Amino acid sequence: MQTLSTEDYLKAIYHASQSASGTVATTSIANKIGAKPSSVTDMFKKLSDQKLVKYEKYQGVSLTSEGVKTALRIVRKHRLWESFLVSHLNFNWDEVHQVAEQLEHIQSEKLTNELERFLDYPTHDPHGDPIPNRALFMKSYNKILLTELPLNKEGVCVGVKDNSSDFLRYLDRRQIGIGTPILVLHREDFDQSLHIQAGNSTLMITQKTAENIYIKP
Amino acid sequence: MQTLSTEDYLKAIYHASQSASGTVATTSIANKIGAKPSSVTDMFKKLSDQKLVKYEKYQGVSLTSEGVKTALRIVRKHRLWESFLVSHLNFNWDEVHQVAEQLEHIQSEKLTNELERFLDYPTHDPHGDPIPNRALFMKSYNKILLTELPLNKEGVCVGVKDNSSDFLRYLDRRQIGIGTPILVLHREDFDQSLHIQAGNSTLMITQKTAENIYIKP
DNA sequence: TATCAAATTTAGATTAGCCTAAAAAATATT
DNA sequence: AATATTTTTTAGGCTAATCTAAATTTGATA
Ligand SMILES: [Mn+2]
Ligand SMILES: [Mn+2]
Ligand SMILES: [Mn+2]
Ligand SMILES: [Mn+2]
Repeated sequence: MQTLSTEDYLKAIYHASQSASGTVATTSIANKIGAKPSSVTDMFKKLSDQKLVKYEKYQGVSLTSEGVKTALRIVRKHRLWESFLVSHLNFNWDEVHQVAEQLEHIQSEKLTNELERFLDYPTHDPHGDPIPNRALFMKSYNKILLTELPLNKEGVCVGVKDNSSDFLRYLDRRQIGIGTPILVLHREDFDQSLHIQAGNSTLMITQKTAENIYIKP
Repeated sequence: MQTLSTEDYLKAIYHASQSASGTVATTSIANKIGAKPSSVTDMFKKLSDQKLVKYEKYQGVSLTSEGVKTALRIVRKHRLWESFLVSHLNFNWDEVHQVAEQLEHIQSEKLTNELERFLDYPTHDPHGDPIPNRALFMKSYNKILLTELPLNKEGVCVGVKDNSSDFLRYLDRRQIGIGTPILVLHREDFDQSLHIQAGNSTLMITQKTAENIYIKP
């Protein structure tokens, strides 16, 4: 049985090892968790004692298969709760993360599985991230960044890379959301900004915005 | 902002002061919480520093009005979650307490209020206990114990005093639940056992059972 | 390759929440 | 009223999770 804190560490390590390959560095977890590197080192040792991570001094950590399972169980709960908050409790997609950060630690398999059934087995959360099923398996469609979508090729927004409130509310104002059809009309060579058609409206977005939007071509 | 532990203490003190009047003793909280009296003393001091209880050495504690409010906020969440688990997630009334014990600590006013709306403003939880509304006000109907119901007077089961799984499952087997109409056919002078009509069936129950069932006459 | 800067770990401390054992106060019993 | 019992508090300790400051190691740079 994990504590709330160890669960957050495992999840952070899991996410970090998704983006960067190889081992995960102390500092990167310190930044994610909001703790000092020395605290992270302490926790790495504890997780290593519990055989949830492989840890070698000065060499970072990687999750063991048991560690991955534990992390995925948290991710599963996090994303199911986020889905519930949006679909039934009138939360906007930029408000759910903080609450799900707490709900993900509730320990009851029955609760998780019944919630999944109640939501009718959703495969993706409100941000387009895949939800691990009961067997902790998740399949995400192959998606590209909007920066990589060729000119005049139809695509659909299926996710976001940046989950910050600021970015999500910005997309709300631009009327871009999961499911919005996107077409790149023009790519400006000078600054890589894009003229796109999003749904019905035509608008300009910066490169920074484009590289935080996932597209299914 | 309270910790999980202080919230559980405040709730325990609140419940204890409902039954017994006056101040609440160290030992009674120790038993409810499952901690040693010395730990309870420590916590009483902390709560007193935060002005959530009035505490005098050797004299027990009583909640301040701020303490009552905090306790009621937890009770509100606890009972709303219990209601949700039973009404939408296929939990039986004997399974909800443990999970609600965790869910009651989730901090999000919006979550609580939206949950209440989603459940359509329930007034009572699955055990018949009243749910404080947003203003922390709750009204319970006047109810009596089944032991006090006069012979041949129609009553309805509106709650239980003992919330243990054992008792609740026993009632399930006897087909007694919230809303079941009850009629006392005979009271045995020897041991105060009752012959009752519960719904369609006639059955015998002990005094101990009867004094854990609330009836609206 | 020697040196320096950055990353990481160690050492030592703090806080919350718990414990046991012993002391003190309150209450019950002779 | 004196004594015995029960309740409560104090004293001192432990663990998890954090911190700061001081080593130590790594790896980049000259
Ligand atoms: Mn979390
Ligand atoms: Mn998400
Ligand atoms: Mn609780
Ligand atoms: Mn209840």
